[in-house]
Amino acid sequence: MAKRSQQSKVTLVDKPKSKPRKGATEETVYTSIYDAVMDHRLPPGIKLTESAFSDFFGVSRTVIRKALFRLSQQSIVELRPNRGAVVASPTPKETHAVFDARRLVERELIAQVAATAQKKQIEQLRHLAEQESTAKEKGDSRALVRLSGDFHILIAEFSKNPVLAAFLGSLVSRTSLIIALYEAPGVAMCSNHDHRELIEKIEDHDPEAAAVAMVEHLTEIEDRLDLSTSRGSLDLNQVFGSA
Amino acid sequence: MAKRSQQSKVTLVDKPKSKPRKGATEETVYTSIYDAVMDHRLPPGIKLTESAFSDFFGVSRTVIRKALFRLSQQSIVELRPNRGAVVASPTPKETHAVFDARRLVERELIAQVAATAQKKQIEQLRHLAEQESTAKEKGDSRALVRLSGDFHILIAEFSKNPVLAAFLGSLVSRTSLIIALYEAPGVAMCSNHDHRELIEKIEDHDPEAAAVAMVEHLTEIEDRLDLSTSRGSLDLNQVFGSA
DNA sequence: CGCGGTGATATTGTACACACTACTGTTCAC
DNA sequence: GTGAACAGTAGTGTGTACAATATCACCGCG
Repeated sequence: MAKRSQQSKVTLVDKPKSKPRKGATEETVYTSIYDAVMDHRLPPGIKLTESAFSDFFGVSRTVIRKALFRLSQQSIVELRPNRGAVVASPTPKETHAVFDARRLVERELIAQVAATAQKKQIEQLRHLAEQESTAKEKGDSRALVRLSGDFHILIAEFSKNPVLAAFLGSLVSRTSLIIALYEAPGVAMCSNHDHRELIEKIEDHDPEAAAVAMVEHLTEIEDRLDLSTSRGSLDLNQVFGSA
Repeated sequence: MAKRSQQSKVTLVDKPKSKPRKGATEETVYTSIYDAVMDHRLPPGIKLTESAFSDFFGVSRTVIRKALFRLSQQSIVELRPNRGAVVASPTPKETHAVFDARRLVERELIAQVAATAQKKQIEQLRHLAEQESTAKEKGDSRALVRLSGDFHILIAEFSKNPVLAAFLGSLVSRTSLIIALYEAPGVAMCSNHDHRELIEKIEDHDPEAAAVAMVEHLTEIEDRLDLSTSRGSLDLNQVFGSA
């Protein structure tokens, strides 16, 4: 193991001679990989070899497998029997399905929340929106994606339905992966203005308007994606122009 | 299956001296436990000790753990750190959340399917409804629950959204568990007539009517549950009347 | 020159052993 | 007689060794 140059295959993400990060727990491993995927440091399609991670984190393969399995349940990585794990590459089709699902679910959730929201909750949403603004100014696009997702998840948590909220959680993480994959360069993904608008509708206790705004918001994000550039899973037709 | 004594704790479901079922794969274990739970042979709250299953199925605990983990992801079993797995006991609150989620999702799915359904697909639905009738006549309530779930899943598969379909799959399995728990004795759970009605609306290509019928259908099932009898997770207030 | 087969290597799947934690029942002090 | 500390036991968490499987390079044949 140790040094690796450009080889696009496996080996790890950190500096070549790095000491094993001892004391890593399963949660550590999970979030590390999760973050790396969201950050595009582990691009879609890349092989995630268990022993490489095991060496790197200084834990046994058992722990790695557990983390990879959890990630596969979230559709963040794909687990192919006897052939190991790779970072998932959502297809345009899947992407559309995810956004459709989000429109359906979030329309409902935000309407519920708009009907019942309390001052304290609205405060929390505002606080997140603030943080988003800061991240945007700093150009920290990683934090921005994360916070943007958190905003939607927070709304879900305010709803009365933990089942839908959990489902939305998985949709949001898939969306993060999608954005990492298809984000049109130089385009902010979740306009902060939209989120503030959503907060207003919630504050007005106007479920209808909130629902409409949410659907528009999601559609806007989807439209802003550049699905033509299939980074990840290399498509030879794409690499060499197809006739 | 044969005799198994009354002892309410762990130990397995089969006869005491049974030979290990060799050649069991992870899938075997998963579906065996799944079936047993749906059948109420493994009642909610019961402890699922890894070594017991490992002995019984003749595989290592590794395989058992994997199956249990998958089941926990489906909310069929609950995994408590350092304390093992138990069969989940959905609370009335959870139950309502699951049905709310189903109404939201299935309303959408059936509307889509009603708009686009082809003859062949309607055939398949009819075929399932037939099987349901048969199971009902035979009083095979286990098959009935299974088939009834399959009906809803089939509709989901006909929709254009695999993401929602997968989510519905997990909701249906949770519903099966709920029905096993709260089913009012002697009451059929998914009236076959409802399903035939749904097929008609689909055949008429009437998305609105189909959606309405679906929501009513689900509400009917929910209303038919007896949430007061909390079989499973014993509540002492319930056991000795609370003052 | 390409194609299919064969052996070497890398990686995943499974079993097992041991460490650690939670639980049960007992004893001892108050 | 009650409660807390303690020890014994059962059961889970993790590391590791080995078996099964896929991948890759090489070689011979057409």
